[in-house]
Amino acid sequence: MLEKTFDPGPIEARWYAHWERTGAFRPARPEARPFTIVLPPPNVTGTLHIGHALNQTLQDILVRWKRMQGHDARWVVGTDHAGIATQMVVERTLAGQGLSREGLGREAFLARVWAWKAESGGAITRQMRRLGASCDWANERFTMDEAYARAVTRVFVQLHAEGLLYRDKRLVNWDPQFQSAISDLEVENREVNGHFWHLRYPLADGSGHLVVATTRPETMLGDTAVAVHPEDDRFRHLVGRRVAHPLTGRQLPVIADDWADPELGTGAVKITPAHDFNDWAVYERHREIGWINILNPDGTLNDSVPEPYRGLDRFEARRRVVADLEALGLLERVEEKRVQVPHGDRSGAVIEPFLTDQWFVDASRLAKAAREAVATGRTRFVPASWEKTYFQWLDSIQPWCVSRQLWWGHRIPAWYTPDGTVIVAESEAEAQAKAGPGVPLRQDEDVLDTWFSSALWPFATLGWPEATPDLARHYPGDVLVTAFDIIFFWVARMMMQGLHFTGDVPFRTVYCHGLVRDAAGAKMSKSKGNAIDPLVLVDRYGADAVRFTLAALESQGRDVKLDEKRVEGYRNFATKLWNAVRFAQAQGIGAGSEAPPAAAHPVNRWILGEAAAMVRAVTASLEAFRFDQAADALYHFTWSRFCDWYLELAKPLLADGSAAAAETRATAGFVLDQLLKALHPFMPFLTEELWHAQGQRHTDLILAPWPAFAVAPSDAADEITWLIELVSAIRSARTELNVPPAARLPLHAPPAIEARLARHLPALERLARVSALAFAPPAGPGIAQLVVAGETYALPLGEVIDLAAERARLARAAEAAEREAEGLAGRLANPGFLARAKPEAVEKARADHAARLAEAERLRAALARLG
RNA sequence: GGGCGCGUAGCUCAGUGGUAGAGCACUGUGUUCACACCGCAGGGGCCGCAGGUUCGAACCCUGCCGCGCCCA
Repeated sequence: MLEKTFDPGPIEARWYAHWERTGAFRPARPEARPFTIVLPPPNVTGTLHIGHALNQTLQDILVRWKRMQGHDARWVVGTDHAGIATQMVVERTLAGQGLSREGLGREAFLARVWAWKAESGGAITRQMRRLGASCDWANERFTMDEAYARAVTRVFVQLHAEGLLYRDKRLVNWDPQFQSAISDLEVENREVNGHFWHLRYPLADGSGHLVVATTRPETMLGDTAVAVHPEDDRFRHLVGRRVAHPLTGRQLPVIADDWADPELGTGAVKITPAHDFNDWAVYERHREIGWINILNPDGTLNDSVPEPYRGLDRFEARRRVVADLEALGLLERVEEKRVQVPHGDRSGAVIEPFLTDQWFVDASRLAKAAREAVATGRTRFVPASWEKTYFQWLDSIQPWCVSRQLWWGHRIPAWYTPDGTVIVAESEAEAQAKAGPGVPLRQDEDVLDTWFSSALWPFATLGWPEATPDLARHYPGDVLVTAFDIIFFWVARMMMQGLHFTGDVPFRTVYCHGLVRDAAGAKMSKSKGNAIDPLVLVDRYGADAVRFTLAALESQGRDVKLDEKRVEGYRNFATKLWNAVRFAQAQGIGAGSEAPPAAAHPVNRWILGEAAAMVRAVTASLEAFRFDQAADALYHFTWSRFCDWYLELAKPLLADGSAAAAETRATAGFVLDQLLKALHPFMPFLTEELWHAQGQRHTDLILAPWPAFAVAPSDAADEITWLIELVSAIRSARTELNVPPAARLPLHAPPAIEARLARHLPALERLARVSALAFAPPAGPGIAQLVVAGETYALPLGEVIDLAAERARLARAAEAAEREAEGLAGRLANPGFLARAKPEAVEKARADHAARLAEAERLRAALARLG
């Protein structure tokens, strides 16, 4: 017998350990059709946040469902080495011990990182287990695994050999805090209050000055020109002349270029090629102006600037430049202005465009196949609207800077000879062979962008570049489940690399879900303090309730606004089911048969039909990735059908020696089994516990076959629908007429339905407090009347009835019926409707009209009888 | 500036051509031996606004208003 109260904690711990120990997450099914999902690998430094919980819940639902359908279901799991984040974590720890990365040296530092990973790197995967994630842990991967690293090197070398990866000096987004290049995707533009400084640049010949406006005055120390628009008559005469830089004294040419916007600022713009992406483009059209880099990697000014500014931090330099210009009388005015300032999404530091030598992938060439694969439907997005986002990004893709000035990561397999020759090779030995014996080689100090290696995840986890059986069987994967915000970071890059290196797409379907927000719709963040820790929710309400909540709220990729009240509600749902099973146990209802039991009683035939419909709805919803609809079907079947009506209607049947008792026990057992199976992907722990509580089983529920059964159509559904309506109508009338709850009343009914009523008298007694049936019109005053399914029923209330209340009640019902009938009559009187509407619609309107009319007549007649 | 999306009951959201739904919240109530994390009954909506298409529009089209996100 189950405990009186449902306590999720111990149940969860017990079943997860059991499943993992028995290999249930990946049973050997060599004959079965594979079903593969690759987990977007979480950051190894990470802890489970609510976004992971949503992402992983959805994947686990799919995997458990497919596993139950008999597939060789495999959820590829692992973590990402997260170059910057991990290096930061370890450096912070070192700083606490008075140590530094530089002090330790590269090798010793990397040893520390590995030690850290061994000790603390598993936090997130332990947390995933608490959520119930049924991953293939036996084949867990890490992006820095030796085999994985070989795949990364192979990709680098091959792309290089194909001319798709090259070294170049270009402007990159430079993070002065990390002192590394970062990807343009890792830059977040924030709009902040800034200034527009209008600066006077004297003409070199002393004949006046030109005013330029800038939001970053410190960069003027790297100016190499001033540009005006070629059509701008105000400045036409100055083109080709020179201005004297007020602080460096350099002579800067005035050039004509379309980049200068006559509408913006003064119409003249200073050009600083080494510190602005647009200015670099101007330089490429006017090579003669050259460029000057004024920054050190740490964001201080270097020796290219006049002595007083050297070594100043860029922000301090800004203040100094402005102050000095003001002192010189060259600061014409200062305007308040909202400006877009790039920030590193991890460091939060202001990003500088910085001219360095880096490695780039020619993404535009790889993008073609990636675009094509989605355009032709080889990979589809769900919801499809995300395709547009994907296309737009691929269509405007820029060279991808893949080198990072970090130590933790895949070291770039490139070596330099003393004369500067670059050799790209899969190993140092190979490089040496290429360079010739005895030539000293120095390996590139940098590592690769973490996303460069993550992009290989769908195939490198399966053994690529070896032609492994795993790869043959599980690539391409079936589904990728991901938040839409990493379509660019990850999905597009996996598509590019997957297609290029395997010739096939990495997955057939990309399901994009939304972000989890707080109850008010705000993005969750630690700094705002509105972040919800999924494990706190698990502790409070159980993993099943958290999972069910996330699934129920997940609708077509919309953002999920999570209110703890919802979790509480689904905890209540779990308890409801728990109690239903307790009741079943008390009634001798146990494990059901494999096939639907033969049932004669309408109540049993009805619930079998309802259960079959529920299973169909859940299956269809999952096929369409409608997690909310599937959850809704399960919730309503369980609560509103099975608990509220079936169990209540079954109680009299189960009572002492009724002929229908055995049949009802068999039916209830079978239906409960189907429910537990269909609910299992959503609430795995509770359902597994209840599955075993119900009797001896051949298999754990996690490996039980997904339900699929049909029941012959019957008129039982009509009969029970009528019964439910009748009971509801009686209850409603009793409440509205203030009948004392304990009072039992006889029910007067038309003789024509005596048999039907008699069949359900025990239910009516129990659920509607009916004392007896009568088939003659009731005598005396104080009759309450109801119309259900075209028949009039009466409840004699004697003197207690409130005549006025009853009259009002009947009148209201009659008016409602008449209103509906009139509406339908109006439609039927419309020749256009009869001529053009679908025949079924016309048919239904006619039937409904007749029914409403009859109901109204009966209600009016009842009203007349009241007097 | 370009793109995407959203506006339906107090709140959070389903519903995408045929008489408006759910959960929570709210009101009243509590007979019954699964469950008060419960039962029963109930109130509550010009489906953002204005046009159009259609026999018929919450749903399709256009415009407007408001809100959000992405990109520049």
